[in-house]
Amino acid sequence: MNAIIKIISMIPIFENLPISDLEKIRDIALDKFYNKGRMVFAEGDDGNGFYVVADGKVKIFKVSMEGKEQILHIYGPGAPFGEVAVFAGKKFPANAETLVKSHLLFFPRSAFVELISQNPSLSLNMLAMLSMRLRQFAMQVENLSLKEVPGRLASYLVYLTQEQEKDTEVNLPLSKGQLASLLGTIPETLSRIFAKMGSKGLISVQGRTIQLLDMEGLVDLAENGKL
Amino acid sequence: MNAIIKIISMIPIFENLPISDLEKIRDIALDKFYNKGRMVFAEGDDGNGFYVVADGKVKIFKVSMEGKEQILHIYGPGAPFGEVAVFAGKKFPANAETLVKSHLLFFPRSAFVELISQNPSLSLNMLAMLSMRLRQFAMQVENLSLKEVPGRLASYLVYLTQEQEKDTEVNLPLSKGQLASLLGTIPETLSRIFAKMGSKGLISVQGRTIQLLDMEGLVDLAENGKL
DNA sequence: TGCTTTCATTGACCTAAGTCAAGATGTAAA
DNA sequence: TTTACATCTTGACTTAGGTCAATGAAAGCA
Repeated sequence: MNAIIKIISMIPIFENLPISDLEKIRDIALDKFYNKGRMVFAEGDDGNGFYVVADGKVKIFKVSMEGKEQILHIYGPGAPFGEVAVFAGKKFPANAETLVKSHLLFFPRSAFVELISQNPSLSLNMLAMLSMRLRQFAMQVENLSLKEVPGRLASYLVYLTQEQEKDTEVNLPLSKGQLASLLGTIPETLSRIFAKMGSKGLISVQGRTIQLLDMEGLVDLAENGKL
Repeated sequence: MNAIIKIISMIPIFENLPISDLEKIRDIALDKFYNKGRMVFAEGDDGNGFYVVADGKVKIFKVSMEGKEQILHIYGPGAPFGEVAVFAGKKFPANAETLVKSHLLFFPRSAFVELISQNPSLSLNMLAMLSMRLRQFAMQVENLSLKEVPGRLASYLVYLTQEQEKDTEVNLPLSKGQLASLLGTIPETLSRIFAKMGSKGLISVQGRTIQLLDMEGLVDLAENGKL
């Protein structure tokens, strides 16, 4: 079993597939390597395939006319992106850029569609993945429209504790500027809210490390809003 | 070919399937009828299946602690909803309520998963549907975070012209209160913006009918924001 | 090590849009 | 019709959070 197969077997959408299928998948995959800060594709580009992060980190984002950026997702190892262009229209609906040096696998559209139509468990895995994304999006819309920035930040911190399996401190996997963009705000506002949450004794901030001093308070803020 | 088969054959996710498959689909479908304003399911309910609108109109929405509502989608005939609970987690991620008297088809989870895993074109149709939804969500996030309310309203009006294939007037398929909730704002704000767009000569409002007086201006507002 | 550049914080100010409250208009029922 | 209830509009006010500008801290590089 070679290195690429090993990577492929760790990818959720390729879970529980027999080796023979993994080999077919390897045969259609193309390796791509990117340095930090490289554009993988831009909104509106023709999408003749999709990507999976083998290693590194990629942000998917939209940009407004005035240049403000909204991050839709941050994807790490194992996560596919750009699949929307494969199954629905042919254009990518947003921009993709590497946040660090990254190794991506590219799957050309037609070969992959061929593969999926012959493999029920692959298509069920894919349906599950897309459904999870829809769920995430529903949450993002909820956060943006029904919560204020402090509530969104608290939600994110609570989410990180689960992600990182910690409960007294978490590490921001993003710069604060990027975090602001993910939360639908700007760095100045985020900075003020970090300060305010600090002065209320909820957290204490040292660079990218956040001490969680009052978990209950954070959960309450995430759900009920008022800081 | 009976009535239910006829309805099923018009549903996009069941497009291009042989009659034999349509019959199987009919066999697992359950008819459900709802009056206006009925809850179909609530966020967090166990989702042991999904629905398709045969006739009527359904809104999918979230509600905040303080009672503010954000509409995620409005679905009419042919649209499936609640599929997320079938393919990913088991809980519905949002609430569903009929806006008018509606006829829904319900597809129990296990029978449907069985069906889909035996039918590649059905699963490709489903993947296409979910991908289109992801695209819509990406747009909704973009609208909420990168545009102000006038821009969102203009986008929506432009979208309606395509939907209704008109170019001088459109009909709001929703009450203004519901429209406010769809656009992530409140009725008072929406009302003021209608008034302002009227006084700038972009539109003229008579109840639910909107005359589009300056299409170019609307498109510009939808894209570039400033009213 | 210092230098340059990027990132983060803080203050003063402004504005879009939310809240609260009062009418107005429309619609359905009696 | 008249009443009752929904929906919509308008006004006065408040506020979250964005803008602009200056400064401080960190991080990559020569």
